[in-house]
Order: sequence, then structure tokens, then C-alpha cells
Amino acid sequence: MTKTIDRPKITKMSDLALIAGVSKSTVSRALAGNELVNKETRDRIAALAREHNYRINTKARNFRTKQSLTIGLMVPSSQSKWQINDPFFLELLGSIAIALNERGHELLLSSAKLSAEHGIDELVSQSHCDGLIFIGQADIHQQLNDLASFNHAMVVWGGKLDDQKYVTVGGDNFKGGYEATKHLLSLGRQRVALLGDNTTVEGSMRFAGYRLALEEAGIAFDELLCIRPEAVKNGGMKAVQKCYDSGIRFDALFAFSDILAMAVIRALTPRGVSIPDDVAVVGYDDIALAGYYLPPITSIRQDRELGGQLLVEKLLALLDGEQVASSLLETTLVVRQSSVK
Amino acid sequence: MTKTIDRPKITKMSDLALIAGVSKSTVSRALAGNELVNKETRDRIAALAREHNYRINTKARNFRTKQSLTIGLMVPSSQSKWQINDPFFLELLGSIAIALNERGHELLLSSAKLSAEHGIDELVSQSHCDGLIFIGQADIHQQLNDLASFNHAMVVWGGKLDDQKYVTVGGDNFKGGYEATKHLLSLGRQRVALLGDNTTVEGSMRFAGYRLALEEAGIAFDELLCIRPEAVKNGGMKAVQKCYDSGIRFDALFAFSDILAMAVIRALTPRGVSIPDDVAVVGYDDIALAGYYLPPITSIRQDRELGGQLLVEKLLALLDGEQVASSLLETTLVVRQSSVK
DNA sequence: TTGAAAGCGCTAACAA
DNA sequence: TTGTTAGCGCTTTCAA
Repeated sequence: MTKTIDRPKITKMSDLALIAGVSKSTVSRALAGNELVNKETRDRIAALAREHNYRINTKARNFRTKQSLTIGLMVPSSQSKWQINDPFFLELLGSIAIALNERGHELLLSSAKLSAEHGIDELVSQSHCDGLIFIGQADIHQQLNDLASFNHAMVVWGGKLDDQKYVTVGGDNFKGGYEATKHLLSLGRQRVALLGDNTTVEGSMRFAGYRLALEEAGIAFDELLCIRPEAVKNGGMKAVQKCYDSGIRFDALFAFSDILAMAVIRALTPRGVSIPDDVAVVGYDDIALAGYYLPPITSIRQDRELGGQLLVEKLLALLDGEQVASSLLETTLVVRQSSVK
Repeated sequence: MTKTIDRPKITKMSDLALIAGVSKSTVSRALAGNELVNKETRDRIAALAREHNYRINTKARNFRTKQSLTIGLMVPSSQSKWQINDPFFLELLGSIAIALNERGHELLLSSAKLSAEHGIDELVSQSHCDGLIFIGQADIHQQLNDLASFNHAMVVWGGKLDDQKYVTVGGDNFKGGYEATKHLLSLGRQRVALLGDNTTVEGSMRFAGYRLALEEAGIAFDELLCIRPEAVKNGGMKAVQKCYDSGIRFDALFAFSDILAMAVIRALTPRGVSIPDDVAVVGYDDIALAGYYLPPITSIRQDRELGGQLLVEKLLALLDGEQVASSLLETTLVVRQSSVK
């Protein structure tokens, strides 16, 4: 009786070692590119591995080396669901994924909501990743600080705060707010309204920029022109409608996001207000669709490619035990037809 | 000399076992909620774990159990970069993340491009996940089939094909195309143009629906009215402009995505064409921004919440060794002002 | 330059 | 109901 000898399936290092006629350790070293192993032997083992379709077991490897080459991404949200309704975040996400991948890491998406019982630290220790990227500080600055002091490798997309213990990468919100407003004023507009939440970290800085620009132009700040989006669906549009219908008039508006800028346009157009003739509008973030709108939206651009790259670089540096500083990214004004015909 | 006895840091199960006065195995069972262990003991150990801030080592656990509770998500792209420029995919991504999380799984984002040297199977074996979700079949149907026959747990968002060996969840593209066209015809429009790539799996089915609707209305198909977006930035807009400027006229247009519908509107509006008076436009996907556009865009809605949920359920069932069938999701027409005043 | 051996922290078969 | 024991597949000292 002849046994059918089909090539045995190579699933572990020891199998490959057997075939190669060397020890497990040598295979391990060879596959890791360790120079201790003869270049010749190394190549031979690599070839053998390829030939037998052997792939190192990452789970065993990660377990043994106590690292995963995986980075977790969290989008803090006080809401119950994973709410990346902000296209900007999504675009940033893409650039982070690319940057990580180029460096041989994987990206783990955490849809986890933060709550009292399930704090961040629980998430962190549960998640199978070496480091963390947070997109947005929202209202969890304190929690982030706590986490950072626990010595977790983490970076945050957002603004820099005085007492902050974590590393951030973020656009210059102050400058962005300043430039948006200045642009509107330079068009000769006198009554520049504001639409956005100025209680968040980012919002308050944009607000400060807005105020400075007004001040420099010698225009008094008018609380009535500060519109807060309501916390409901189409909240931005409703707030603007309410404001306008109450008789308040303005000839320009700076919105804290492109989505809000679109809301303004949708609110005012049906009321016979022409954009930009009657009201010039500037948004923020310059999301892809900003240029697709009608009229195309003037916006403050934040470089998400660079942002994602920096977040990743800093985090990996942190993991290597290096000292890392926060970065403030340049913003640029992209002029389109929502402000200038 | 007195030794300072600070509470030892509990990092492994055996430590906790020592404290609890039981064996490692019992702790393991207790923490896993195994009913074999006395409810009393179980609770005691759980309390102890919490008290000592012990968290099970997931890497060791995953290694041992040969599973990771992690699902990989891939967006096939022939491009060199991770191109989720399609907002619909991003919204689907969100619902997948939520569905996975509710079931205790994590989501690994693969930004990997597919190429000749680095095929899918390599990606799969490299990645640390139990199963895979593909968003879109694009042009890799054959590769997906190969992969599926290799017995990989995988589900695909997309259309169902005859020779397909993998499980899909997707909208009814045929019906979607049919309804979009029928809607336009029901408005009394006679010359319904089409904007989209009808060579993809999804596109060809929408195209078939379009043709059927025309046929039923007794309107001859006109090749000239089929506009293909160019493979460049703003390709949709350019293609429509070129078509229009060459003198071709139509009174309605069905676009294969909302983004394309926006492109149509941007292309025609400056030429004095009124939407929807002169040309009624229908898009596809009903992305969040479709309702935000000016005019708001009539669109074929695909239920992404349900889609994400089904993808996840099917994949987990597959992992449990169950037999799973593909799903065709209902589409609904959402009428807005781009087609009806 | 290579091999032998120990062990990462956990689970699960088997025994008690 | 609990404990004992034997690994999972890999990396890494240490010794040769």
C-alpha cells in the first residue's frame, strides 16, 4: 500500500525549520531579517517560506513580543452612537489609515462610546493596540489628561490647551477664525454674523479670532449676530432661520464648518437672500463637497493629509519613547463663490 | 528592617488566582462566565478582578483561542491610495462599526491596495482578523471568488452575480435604476439622460433598470444620452458639460450617485438650465448631503443601517459555520426638489 | 553563526 | 465543582 504523499501544509515555524534543515530560532531570525543569520541562509529560508506559502503567525508573534503594530482610533462622542457625521473627520481618517499603513501598522476603529462606567482607560486596556489616536477633544479634555498621565501612548487631533498633558496636532483655529472674518471684512462687509458653538475647544479659539478681526477693523462685537446651532437635525439651518425671521440682518457670515455654511445657504436662499450678494458666507474645513456646492463655498482649509501623517508620526515616535511636541497646522483661506462673485 | 508592602500589581491570571485562593483555571472560567464555576465564586473573582484593576490579556487570549474577535474591512481600489471618496461607503462604514461593536467585535481598517504582488489572500493571512468585509466589488469579482473558495469567512457589499461563491449584501440596483427612471418618466419627461459608469457590477444593473423603464414607457434608448464620467477630478461635471455643449439636449437625468447628481447641477446651472424645470435630476445612495444640496437632490435611498447590520450578522454566522444566503435590500425613492418643484 | 531551552498568559482536556 | 497539566507558535537569552 502506497501512501499518497501530498506536500505537508506548512503552518508553523518548526515545520519550515524541518524542511530547511535548521532550527526554529534560525528561521525566526532569518524571517525577521536578523543579520546574525548568513545572508545565504536567510535568502534560502525566505525562498522556502514563499514556496511553501508559509506566513508567520501574527497572533503568536504579537503575543510574544507584546506589541501589535496596531493603532486604535477613537472618536469621542457624548452621543450614544458612533457619530462621525463630520465629513472632515472622515477625510482625516483616510489619511491616517494611509500613513499608518505606509509604516506597517494597522488601524483599529473603535466605535465605543465613552460613558461613566466605561471610561477611556477601560477601552484602552481592552483594545488590542499599542497606541491611540483621538479625533477631537470635544468635552473630554480632562479624561484625556488623566489617560495621558497614565502613560498611555496617545495623540489627539485638536487644539492646544494650557494644562494639557497630551500631544495634539490641529489646525490653528485662532488664525482660521481670524482670517475667515478678515476676508469678509475686506470685502467691505460690516455686519459679520457667526454660526457655531463657541463653547468647544476649537470653537472658542475660532471665536477669539473672529473677535480680534472685528476689533482690528474697529467694528463693535454684537452678541445678536452670534448664532448657535440648535442641537437637533438641521439645527444650523433652523437657528439661522429663527435669527433672520426675528429681523436681525447681516451682510456676511462665518460658519464653523462647511456643513453649517451649507445650512446657512439653505436657510437664506428661500428667503430671497442672495449669496454672496446680500450675504457673503465662509465655512470651515474645506471638505471635498465644499467645492461641489452651489455656490461653491469659501472655506478655511485644514491640511488633512499632513494632519494624518503628523498624528501617526508623533504617535509612533511616542511609542519609541521619544519626546514629542504638539503641532499647530497652518490654515489657508480658499476663496470661492459663496463670498466673492 | 520592614519591607514596604505596597499592593502588588496584578497583571496576570495567576496573580489573581493566588489572591483569590483558587487555581488559574478557575479564574479563567469565572471571568469567562463559565457556569461550571459556582456563581458565588464567580462573583467573588469578578469583584476581585475589578478591585485590583485586573484586565485579561487579550493578546494571550487571542493567541490561545486562535481568534481575535476582530473583523477586517477592505475597500478594494485599483487606485494607489485608499480612496473612500464615496460618502456612501463612509456612512456604511459607520453602521458596520456600530453593529460589530454591539456584538463585541472590533473593526480593523485595511487601507491596503490590491495589486498583483500583494493579492487579497496575502492581506487576509497577514491581517489579524477572523473575518472580512469588502465594501464594493469593483473589478475584483474574480479575486473575491478565489478567496471565497479558499474558505475564508467573508461578506461583500455589492450586487449578486451568477457565478459568485461569496455572500453579498447590497441594494437592489436593478430596481433602483428602474424606479429612478420611472420617476422621471412619470413627470412627463421624455429624454432621460444617464450619467454613470455602466461597466461596474452595480452600474450595469442600474443601467438595465433604466432600459427597462424606458422600454415600458415606449421610449427608444438613445446611446447619445448615456454620459460616462471621465476618470479625472470633476469628471462627472466635465462629461456633462461636454455633452451639453455638443448640442445634446435632455429634460431629465439619472445619475449613479448623489455626487454625480451634484456634478450635473453644477455643470448645467451656469449654462442657464434650471433644475428641475428644464432638467429633472435623480441621484443615488441618498447620502446625508443629498438633502443639504441646493436644490435638495431626489435620490434612491439604500438603507445603510440595515446594510451594515446584515453584513455583520452574516459574517458572524459564517464564522459560526452556518449556511448563509445573500441579501438584496429594498431601495426607496426619496423625492426632493431636484426633480419636482 | 547556530541551536537548545525557557516561557509569554492564557485555555481546555483530563483527572480528581 | 475545581485543580493539574500540557501546550498554542513564537522570540530570545544563553551556551556552543
